[in-house]
Amino acid sequence: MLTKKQLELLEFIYNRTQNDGVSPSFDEMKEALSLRSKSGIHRLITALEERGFIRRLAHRARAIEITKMPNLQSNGSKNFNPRVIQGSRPSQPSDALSVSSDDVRSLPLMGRIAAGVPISAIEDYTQDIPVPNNMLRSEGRHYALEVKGDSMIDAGINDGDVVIIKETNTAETGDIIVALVEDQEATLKRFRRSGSSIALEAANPAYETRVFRDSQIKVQGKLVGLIRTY
Amino acid sequence: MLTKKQLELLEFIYNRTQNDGVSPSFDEMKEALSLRSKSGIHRLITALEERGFIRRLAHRARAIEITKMPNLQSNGSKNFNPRVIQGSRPSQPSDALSVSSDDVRSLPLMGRIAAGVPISAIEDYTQDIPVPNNMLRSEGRHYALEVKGDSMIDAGINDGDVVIIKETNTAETGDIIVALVEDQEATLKRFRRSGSSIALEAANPAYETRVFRDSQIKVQGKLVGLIRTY
DNA sequence: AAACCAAGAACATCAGTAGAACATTAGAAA
DNA sequence: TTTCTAATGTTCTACTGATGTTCTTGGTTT
Repeated sequence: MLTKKQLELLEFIYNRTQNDGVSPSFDEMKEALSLRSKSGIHRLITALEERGFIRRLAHRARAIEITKMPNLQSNGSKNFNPRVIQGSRPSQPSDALSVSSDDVRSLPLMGRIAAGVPISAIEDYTQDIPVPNNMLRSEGRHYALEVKGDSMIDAGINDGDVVIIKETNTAETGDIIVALVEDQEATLKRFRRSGSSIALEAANPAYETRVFRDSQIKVQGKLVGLIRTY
Repeated sequence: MLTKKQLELLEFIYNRTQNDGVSPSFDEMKEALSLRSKSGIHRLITALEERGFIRRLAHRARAIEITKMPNLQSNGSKNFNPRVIQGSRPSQPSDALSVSSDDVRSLPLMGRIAAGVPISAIEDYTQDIPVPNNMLRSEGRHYALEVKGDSMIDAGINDGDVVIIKETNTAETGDIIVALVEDQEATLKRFRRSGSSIALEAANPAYETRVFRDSQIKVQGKLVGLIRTY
């Protein structure tokens, strides 16, 4: 799964974050692997991300998070599990892998969505949010989006709410979906099919229903849950 | 995940809230990090919020709450928990600010609530539901209720939604609360105080605002979260 | 009104990430 | 063995992010 170099880097990042609380910069990683250039690090990081061992905030400094660790049996200090500050959460890697109880799952919060927001918004991972498992469908992948704007307010979806989306590329009339319009903008609307055309209805009289041809719309996911914090 | 400065600030906020019970102001944080300006703090706070480590109430002073902590084992002064400043007000937290280590907690679902529902409803424990920890306040007990009816529909609270309530017996104008009226009925309404009378407003023009004397109303809890499943 | 405080614009500097381009090496495949 | 490809090592460039600072604006508390 991993090459030697990739493993070496992953272990370094792991130890570094454990000791310092902050993940290393590319420069520091470069030093650790005795390289003269950061480009190599860049590629290794990309590979690790692609393989799902780490997650990153794009373009953010030191924004690396280890999501899983390969089995490194060595690791002499197995039971070294300091929890000095009461309440500091257990480290996610190694032992924490199994932490996820049956009741909860972490979903990636992929940014914001609203009427007219460019598609890029839906690829912008910023953080994870815990979601009770009973809000999710048994099959399929899920993700979360923060709602921006009031276009769905009559459906009880307010500005700032977090919506839980199940990935799918089909929808039925009446579903509230994340639609990709013309490969340009992602928007949260109620789906309605009439013949060969698709209507995207807002739940707010101030917004007009927009009608598209079938080919103009790609369904990105379907609303399955909502979380609001006051 | 975090830069040095961000971590440093987070640790400061953490220790400060532990010792004083209140989160520091921007000026105090500025001093702590030896900066000459608060703007830098503002940006760090924004970054911490974006990454999900703290939660803020916009435009409220000292309204910062830590929602999770990275692993920091160092920190020699673990049991350093003095109350140095004389006259600093008693702080209930101390250990209470258990910075949510777990991602989820089970809350009792105490039945249904609506306009006109008898009080018994709120004592009718039916089941537990898992709730993401970041929806809860750090102090206080919480419980959940299923909303029946459409009296709060303009506040985005629909029939069938589950609301998370923090137990409290005080409220401020604008809060949505669970009110016990005349020891008879429990109802979810927006609280408004005017002089010595209390108004309970529905968020639906079809329902009238009801006004009571102070003594007729007991606040049972305050709305802090909402969960909806489609 | 006065004191306090958060939000944020504007500007400057340095740290850090993204990638293109090209060379080299270790294996895997033929 | 020879060939082909993925993994690496290196250099350089471009651009964005992170941070420090000063000031202004507007909200909150007393």
